[in-house]
Amino acid sequence: MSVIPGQGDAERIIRLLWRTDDDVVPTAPGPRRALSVGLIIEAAVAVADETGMAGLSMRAVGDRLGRTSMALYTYVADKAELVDLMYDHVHAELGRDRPAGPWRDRVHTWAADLTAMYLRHPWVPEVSYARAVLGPHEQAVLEDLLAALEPLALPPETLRGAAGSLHHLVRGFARTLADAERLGEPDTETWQRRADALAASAPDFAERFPLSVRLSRATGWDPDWRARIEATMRTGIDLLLDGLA
Amino acid sequence: MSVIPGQGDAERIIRLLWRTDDDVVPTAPGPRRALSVGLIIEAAVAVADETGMAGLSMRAVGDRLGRTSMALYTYVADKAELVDLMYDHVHAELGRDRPAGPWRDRVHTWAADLTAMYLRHPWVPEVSYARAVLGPHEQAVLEDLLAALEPLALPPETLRGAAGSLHHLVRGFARTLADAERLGEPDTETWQRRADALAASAPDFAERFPLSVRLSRATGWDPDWRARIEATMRTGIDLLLDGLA
DNA sequence: AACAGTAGCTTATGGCGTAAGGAGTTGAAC
DNA sequence: GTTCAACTCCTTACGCCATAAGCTACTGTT
Repeated sequence: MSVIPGQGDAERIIRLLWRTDDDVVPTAPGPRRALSVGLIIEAAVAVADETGMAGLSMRAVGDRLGRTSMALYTYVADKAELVDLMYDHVHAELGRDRPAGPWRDRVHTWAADLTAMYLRHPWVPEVSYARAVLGPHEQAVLEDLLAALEPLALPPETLRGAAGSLHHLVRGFARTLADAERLGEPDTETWQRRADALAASAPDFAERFPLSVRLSRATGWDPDWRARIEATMRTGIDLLLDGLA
Repeated sequence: MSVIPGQGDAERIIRLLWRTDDDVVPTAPGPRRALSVGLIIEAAVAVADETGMAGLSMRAVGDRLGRTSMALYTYVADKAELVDLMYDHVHAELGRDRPAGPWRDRVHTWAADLTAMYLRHPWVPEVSYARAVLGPHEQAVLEDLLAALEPLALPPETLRGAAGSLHHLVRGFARTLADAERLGEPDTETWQRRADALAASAPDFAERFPLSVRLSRATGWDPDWRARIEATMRTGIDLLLDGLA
């Protein structure tokens, strides 16, 4: 993982990201193509959804399509390129309708939609988003956020900071949510065993970290960690939006 | 990568994260130990710094210590556990001095220190931070942030949202910075070639994404992308802090 | 009908994490 | 002082992984 596509591939990946159906040129000799970039992307997303990023292998994708792993290399340069394409692909799921209403609600809707997509595809927030250029669907998601913020008529630097920050907030909290879901909610018993282990290893915890302890005590043990994390995210976003108003 | 340590290992990793020097019990039969968990962690961090997460292998760490990869398994259960330990370890680099001064400045200092650490170890922001419990040094970083925010006497839910958000912001922007650094600043020529490729693939870009284009034009082409990204981060943090005041 | 270009296959290479088991070293028990 | 059990570190091996190289069979063009 975390393979960095070289700059030499930049134009190639741009062409693939922004491809249209017309790009398929069937006027070439040779056997008819059994696959397509789109089919491969969809299969790869399905594999990643089911088995996580660790389970995403070229073989697994090929198997799902009834082909060998090497067949994919006709369509895709390497695994890093495939991941780039997958990343853009899932952003197409976000609805592009822009409901009327107060800008704050629209931003929250945008954040909720993005979070929901991240939870449907928990591998997305852990994939690098570094890219020569954005893909069309990522670009659309950014455009929608800018549209929600437009009524505020922010100066460019503020707008850039707000948009980038909102992205990072949603990504970060969504990753926390996805990780929590994957690790599973610890039941009271295992939680207690961990607390004991920590108390044994760090008996002076309360003196060393009084503020952390106070914060932890103030909210107490909440069985519905999912709702808690989502509420924390909403609070964070609202803080940022308060700063804009 | 992205192996999730099972809940069964939770107490083990807690003991390792919060280990003290006394934990080494030399009163056991068998050959004297040539290594230690600490030595292994330091070697692993060095490898990751030099070759990135993709280059971090048990063999590479063993080589650096003059041992085989299998020798590490005496000290560490598996690679995922080692990464957890590495993650906490680098957080020890942050200074724990708490300068007097306005709370806003203190938060910015905290963010700058954390960003600098992330840039010294660019693999850190791409590693999962999901964990049964925080390690001592991560806990200390959180405690320091809470200390900076203490004068505000925020209600718990707000404090939680603010702290989490600030963490995610720094992590997100630091990752952007690290990625940009790794990919390298595209010179004007390659940048132009990419713009051409995009224009060829999406001639209607300006009509489809008017707000993105406007934002991009407003700030123009800045050769010092690093300073730009850092400024964007500061703007984002300030927005959030404005929401607190 | 010949040909050239292509798709997808088999095979091979050099990595990876780590399971299994063996050899040698040591402190403690007698 | 000998025995033993526990321990560290090693070698070997397994089943994965991405992907390079080269092959075969197919097909549009000439």
